[in-house]
Amino acid sequence: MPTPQGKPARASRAPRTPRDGAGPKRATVQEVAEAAGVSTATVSRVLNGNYPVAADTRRRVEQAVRTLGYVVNAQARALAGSRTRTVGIIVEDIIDPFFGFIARGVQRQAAEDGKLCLVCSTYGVAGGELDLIDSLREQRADAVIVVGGGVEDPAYRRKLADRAHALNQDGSWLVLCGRPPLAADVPAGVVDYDNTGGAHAITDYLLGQGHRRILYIGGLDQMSVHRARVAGFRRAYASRGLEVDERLIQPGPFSRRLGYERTAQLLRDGSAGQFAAVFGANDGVAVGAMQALREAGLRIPQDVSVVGYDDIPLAAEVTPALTTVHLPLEQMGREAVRLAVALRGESDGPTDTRHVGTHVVIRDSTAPAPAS
Amino acid sequence: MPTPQGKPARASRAPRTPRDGAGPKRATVQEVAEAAGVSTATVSRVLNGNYPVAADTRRRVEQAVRTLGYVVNAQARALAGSRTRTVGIIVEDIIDPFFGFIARGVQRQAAEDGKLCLVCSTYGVAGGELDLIDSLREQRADAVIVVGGGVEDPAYRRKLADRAHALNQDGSWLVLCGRPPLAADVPAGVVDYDNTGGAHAITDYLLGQGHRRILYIGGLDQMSVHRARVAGFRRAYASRGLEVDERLIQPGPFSRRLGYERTAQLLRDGSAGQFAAVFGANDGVAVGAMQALREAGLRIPQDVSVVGYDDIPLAAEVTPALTTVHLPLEQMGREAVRLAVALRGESDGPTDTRHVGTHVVIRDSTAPAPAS
DNA sequence: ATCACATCAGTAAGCGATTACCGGCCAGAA
DNA sequence: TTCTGGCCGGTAATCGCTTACTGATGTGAT
Repeated sequence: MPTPQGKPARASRAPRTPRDGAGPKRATVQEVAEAAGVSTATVSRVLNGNYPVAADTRRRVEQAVRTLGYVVNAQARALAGSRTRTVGIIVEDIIDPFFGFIARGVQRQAAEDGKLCLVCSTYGVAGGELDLIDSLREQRADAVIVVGGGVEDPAYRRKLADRAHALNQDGSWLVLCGRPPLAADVPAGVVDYDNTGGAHAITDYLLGQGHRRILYIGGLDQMSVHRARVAGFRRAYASRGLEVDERLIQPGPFSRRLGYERTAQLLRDGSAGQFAAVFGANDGVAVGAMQALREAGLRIPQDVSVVGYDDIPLAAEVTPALTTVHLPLEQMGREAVRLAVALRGESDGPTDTRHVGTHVVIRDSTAPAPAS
Repeated sequence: MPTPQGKPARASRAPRTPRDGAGPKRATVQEVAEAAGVSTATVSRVLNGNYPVAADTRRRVEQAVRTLGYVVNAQARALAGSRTRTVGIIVEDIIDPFFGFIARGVQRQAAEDGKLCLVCSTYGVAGGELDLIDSLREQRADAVIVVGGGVEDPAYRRKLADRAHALNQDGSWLVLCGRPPLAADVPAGVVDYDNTGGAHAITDYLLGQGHRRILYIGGLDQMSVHRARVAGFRRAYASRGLEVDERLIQPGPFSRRLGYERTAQLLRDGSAGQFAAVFGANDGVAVGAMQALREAGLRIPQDVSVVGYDDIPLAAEVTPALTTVHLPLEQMGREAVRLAVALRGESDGPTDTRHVGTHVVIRDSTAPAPAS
């Protein structure tokens, strides 16, 4: 009778058979080792090339690998080692060129570093980032890059900071891309550009052209990016001793539609008074505004000048080509990965911030105001 | 002396210390089990909810999980279980809306199924897909979705077929999206649309409008998508008993630039004779052509009608809005994931193909030919 | 000939889950 | 009261790889 007394059973058992339907399982280091007549340690060393192995032995192992069609199991490797060679990136929507280019940069740099990219999208769901970070933490991504936007809500920022600490304890890092730092004591990398400066520069350019009444469209009040751009807009006026007409600041979600509708509406009901130029908070908004202006019979730039922000390809393709602030989006993505890689190893350092440069690109959608 | 004779050492050793710098490691099932006073098996059961656990026990475990801030280790889970809850997708370039929308569909469906998405890009590198599939095989992605294009080279197709078999042996599946099947005996799912039919439909529409000389621009000869579209183009002529002027078929890489330059050139040197309409192999090509036509002083659609293919948002946004063939891109991405999920489990079945419908969307870039 | 070093290989202890089996307990049946 | 199940929970074997230690060998120095 199979009834051991006292301590529970401990005798040998029928071997488990986990894989049921699968055919011939794929080769393991074990099998490669046998085929090459060496130990698994040696196989691993040949595979990773991080330990001296005699040329002849190496050859035998490589031969066995080829013969068996061996492919390493990344999960097992990650479990035994301490990295997954994976980076996670969280964007709002991959279709939006702003996020798309950054994601592309992240991906390219990751590929060059031999890493794979886990791409996640929030589709604008509030707090979506939080859950996605948790998922990426489960996956033990070597780094998690969160792109764009950034809500200013303190409670939310605290939750994000908690995630940053958690990731840091796991030995990986949170990197904010296109978003200001959370706080000085939060372990997170930051790759950002100077929104205030960019908005200031392009606004100043318009003011320099003689325009005084500039309509600013777009950006949600709780977004840090928006706040910074509006701040730059105001500062440009202030530094010339001019006043901003508050009615000309029209927030809203970044979108082409917003640019179109808001412009058309203001043109129609005149509730904000006249305006000689439009500053779209991003290129999409600006293009939408251009369409509304054109439909209203206004010429660009003769009657109204228009500028955007970001410099996505669309800006150069529309007619007239859009004057805008150039952002090195792809470069930022790459930088984010590099920063994450550099940070790895350093445990629990403070926030490390890198700024990328921006500049105004003057095209055909702007012209000097007619002499009054 | 620690010098056992005969057989190599086998006595106890100083415990290894793999994690060097890292601070307090993150909690494991082991620790949760101890905290809750149960076994790891029970913890796992509570976590996965796939085995009955007494309500009280469950509560204790959940409490422990919360207290310790436990997060499951996906790698360990994947190693012990047999799935990674991950799908890989290979596109040419995420910035291209064609790929972008499909990727978005894949991602959304994957997210709904509780999976994460590994996004890889080839950037047009020949054979890039092959290496990427290998990487995804290392990662043991539950499914690998390859999007678009598709080279007709037999040797290449054979290599792809090998990968499909390998993936299938691993217990996962290769799914081709927007590309025809490889061969009947290759275990791969396919989600495709009817290129020939779509091209036929829109060409027929133009012919029905009275246009006879239609310039077809775009598509590389070795791409299956291109071949199918051209086939539809020819068939439309054939079914009306008309002849195609071969000089009007102008292949080239799908791009806005191609549409622009090729059109401008033909307009200039007249080497292909006159044409009354332009069929861009995709919307980008068509938009490029529109620009060239406009710069040549031709009116659209009064002087020349223009049509595209894919129906990316750009098609509806340009002026005049582009008549094109609508492809349910995002839907296709979703379908690809669903197919992969459905396929999983079935071992080594034959190719399973699903077709999605397409239809012509008539906008403002086309008009009847003037009565001659 | 002896010894201190390099060099290269092997042993086996984890990494952190999942899950096949086994068995304790308790209620209702006989 | 003794059995027969149904519920639950524990034990421990794996999954496939990396790597700290230990050992065996060959070499030049002494």
